[in-house]
Amino acid sequence: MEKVYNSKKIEEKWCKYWVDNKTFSAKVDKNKKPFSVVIPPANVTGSLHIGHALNTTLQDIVMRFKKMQGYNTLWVPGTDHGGIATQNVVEKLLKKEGKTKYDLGREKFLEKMWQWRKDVGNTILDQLKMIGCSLDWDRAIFTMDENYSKTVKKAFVQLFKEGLIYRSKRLINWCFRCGTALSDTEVEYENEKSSLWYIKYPVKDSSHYVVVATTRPETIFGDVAVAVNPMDERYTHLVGKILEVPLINREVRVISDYVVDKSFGTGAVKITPAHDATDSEIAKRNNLETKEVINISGKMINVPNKYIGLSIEEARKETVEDLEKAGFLIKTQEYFHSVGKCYRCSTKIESLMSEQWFLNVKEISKNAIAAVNDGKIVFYPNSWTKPYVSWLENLRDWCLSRQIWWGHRIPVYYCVNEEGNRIACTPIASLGKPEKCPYCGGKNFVQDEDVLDTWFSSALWPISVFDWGEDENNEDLRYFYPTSVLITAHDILYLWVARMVQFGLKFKQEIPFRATFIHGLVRDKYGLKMSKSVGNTINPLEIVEKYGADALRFALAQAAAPGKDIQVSGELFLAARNFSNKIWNASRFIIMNLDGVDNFDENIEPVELVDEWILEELANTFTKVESAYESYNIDTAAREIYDFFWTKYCDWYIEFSKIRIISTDVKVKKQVVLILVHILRSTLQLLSPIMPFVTSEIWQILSKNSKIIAESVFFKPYCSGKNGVNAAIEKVKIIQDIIMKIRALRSEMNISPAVDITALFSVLDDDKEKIARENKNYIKRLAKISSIEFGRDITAPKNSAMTIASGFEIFLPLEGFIDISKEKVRLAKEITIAQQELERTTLKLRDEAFIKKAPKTEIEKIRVRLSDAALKIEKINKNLEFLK
RNA sequence: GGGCAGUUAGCUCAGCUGGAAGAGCAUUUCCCUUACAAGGAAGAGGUCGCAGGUUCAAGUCCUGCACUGCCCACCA
Repeated sequence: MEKVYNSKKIEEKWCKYWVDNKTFSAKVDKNKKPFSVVIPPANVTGSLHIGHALNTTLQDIVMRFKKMQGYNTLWVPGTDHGGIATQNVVEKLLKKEGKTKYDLGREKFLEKMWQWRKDVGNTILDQLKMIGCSLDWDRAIFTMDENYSKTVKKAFVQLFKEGLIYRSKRLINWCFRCGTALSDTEVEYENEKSSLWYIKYPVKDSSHYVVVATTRPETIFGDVAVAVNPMDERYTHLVGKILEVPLINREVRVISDYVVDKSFGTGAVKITPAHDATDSEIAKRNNLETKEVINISGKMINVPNKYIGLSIEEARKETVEDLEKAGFLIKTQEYFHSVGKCYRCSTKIESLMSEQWFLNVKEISKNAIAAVNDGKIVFYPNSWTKPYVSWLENLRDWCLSRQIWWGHRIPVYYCVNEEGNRIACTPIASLGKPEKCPYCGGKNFVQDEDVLDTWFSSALWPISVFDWGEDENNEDLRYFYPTSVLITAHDILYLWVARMVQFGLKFKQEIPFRATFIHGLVRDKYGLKMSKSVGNTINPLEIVEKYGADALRFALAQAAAPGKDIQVSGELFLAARNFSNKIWNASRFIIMNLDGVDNFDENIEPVELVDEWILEELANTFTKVESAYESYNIDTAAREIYDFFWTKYCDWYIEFSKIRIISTDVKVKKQVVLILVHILRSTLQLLSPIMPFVTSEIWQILSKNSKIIAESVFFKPYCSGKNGVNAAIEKVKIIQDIIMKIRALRSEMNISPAVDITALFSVLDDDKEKIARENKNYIKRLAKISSIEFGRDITAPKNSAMTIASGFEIFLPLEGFIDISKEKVRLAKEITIAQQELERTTLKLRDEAFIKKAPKTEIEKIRVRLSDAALKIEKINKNLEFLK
């Protein structure tokens, strides 16, 4: 074995092994309980980023843990076609060639898209293999695979036939750059500097006017009213009066509506129903017409000639100038407000009127809320429940159609005449092209040009991966559905998670996953969102290259406190890399000492106190780690294992064990080696979900000495810890205390380990003497002293250093090595600390309320502390006297 | 405007049902001790955001405030 852990070599080997051997492929097995998870499908736009790494690591940890517990685990991989996002990527490539998608035409462009998908679509899956994800690769699915399409079409047609999908012209979110409508959830809001213009609206046949504040002066051409709050006394007398819209002299009425905020601007708002969601609501309530002034190309329409065809920005500039010239502009104010942006390209979103396909979400939302209220869906952490419910409660109908080419084409067909022109006939939703129109008997059809929101197909993910489109009641679906848990980041709670619940309940009458674990986002060391443009991204593959996949996984796992975003920097991974090396080397030490041990599966027999101790610690660790895994507290699990392995097993037990390791008595050596191996193997198991590579490698090496060779670390039945026995732990604390006190003394007195020292132990407690005597050799070795003499009322030898350990006054005779003045200073410092302790505890015990109300055990603890401090002071004082 | 988190060592973060403040990194000193210098030993470093309250006892529970972040909202 190499002295330094070579992650690269070993990880490559195991990656290949797991994939080649289909280690993680799962089939229906009625004798075993299923544990199934579907991966959040990554877009085929690019490669693995640190967020994916976190997400898949957490999932893999859960999967591997469940596998060890004996579940029939299935983790389904896949990728998403990523509608707009992916189309944008390919459009950008075209742009480099100086072309647009229109130069190619729909068919050619789609060919290009598919080529892209073929070239890079599996990159991410390959990278997931590299970080050890235990996915069932044979089941890898893509949201535009043929079978997947079947599910999508079937779902659409069903919703259509039930009347839940309908076509309507209404206010939608439009991205001019992407050239498509977006759902409400696809708009992100950002605060932006803008202006607030105050504009006069003259009252008809009067010299009075109403001042309206607006951020959208160019939309005054679409004004159909001015609204005030019914309770606003400034305007009560004007309600119902006629105003003249500046520049066009349109007559509009002053109306009152409760949503108008008296305190905003002037308390009067212009109503433009065609380009503002609130205005649209007000217009509906007040039966106002809708006047569109911006079309989907972002150009002005239905406006005075001089403005026609202008862009929004141009029109705004012109309008403001004209208003100012005509004396309608009162003032302009700098103003910050949040502006809707396209979540894929950050272009400003415009609200405008457009005919689109919508899904009525009323009923499916109600069911999705009920699933949470009935406890069928549980969020970890629970704080996500409220946002989830409130999102569903306020949900507006889902705009499903997208005016792009890449995606599932909407399975709606229109009858056309011989010339190919649509004829007025009810559109038909159908899995394939209809043969004959049931309404008009026509036989010629054209399919709807639009595609579905990519999230429509994503919402069907848990049923699609099990082929619901082909057979609604197939064996996989019956066995693996509902899936066991969904593990995902919180940024797609609404876009994806809530919709899967809606659709799962709708199409399968059952929730898609029993539990939902929502983790945080990965941020940089300053807490900023990682983005390519800022240049603060951490590439997980570089981490793998540099530190290994295990290190990447451990670092992320350890940092992933439920529900919290995590900040990462290079150092985080360095520490994890060092941990994998520590595991490697501790194992190496044990493997070096396997001579004569040819069977690990003999019963292990603890013969020494330290053996009992480490077994108790192991049992405690098992209990803690197991429940941490079970409750998705992955970070706790990682930390517990780290602490046990490094500070208990390596720093103490292995050091203790060396006495017997170097023993010439084969039997003695064998006994301790068996325990060392047992602890190591147990830890490897505990750790294997988080660090599968290094643990598998060592497990395999060790398995050569085992009669019940397990194929892989995670296939061994999980052993669990006995609990609550801590007798040896308490005793070993005494040994450790003695050792640490002597070490501290040596260190402070600068005594080299080469110096031979006989320590004098002046006994203060008989029970502790017994323990120390029995473990004398361990104390000697770890504290690096040559011999120990026990005695009672020992007076300090000349020129010695002293310390108080649990149950002993310890003297180190250091004639010739010790600086007496230095020792005096040290003891004086010790005594000050002890005196403070004495004061604190004395006061506490004098507190009547404390004595009266605190539990007996607590009082006893304080008493012990007091007497310890008193004893310490007495002994140190005595020694100080002596040093004089 | 509403909601949810967070505020603990120089940095990144743990601290469960309240009983003497923890880890990793960084830092200081010593040590290449035959698993590991990617290591070992010892140390230094915190009035646990602020102000009240409950309690014998509060980092831990309650209230208010401040700051930071996130989400939601009909920010004209």
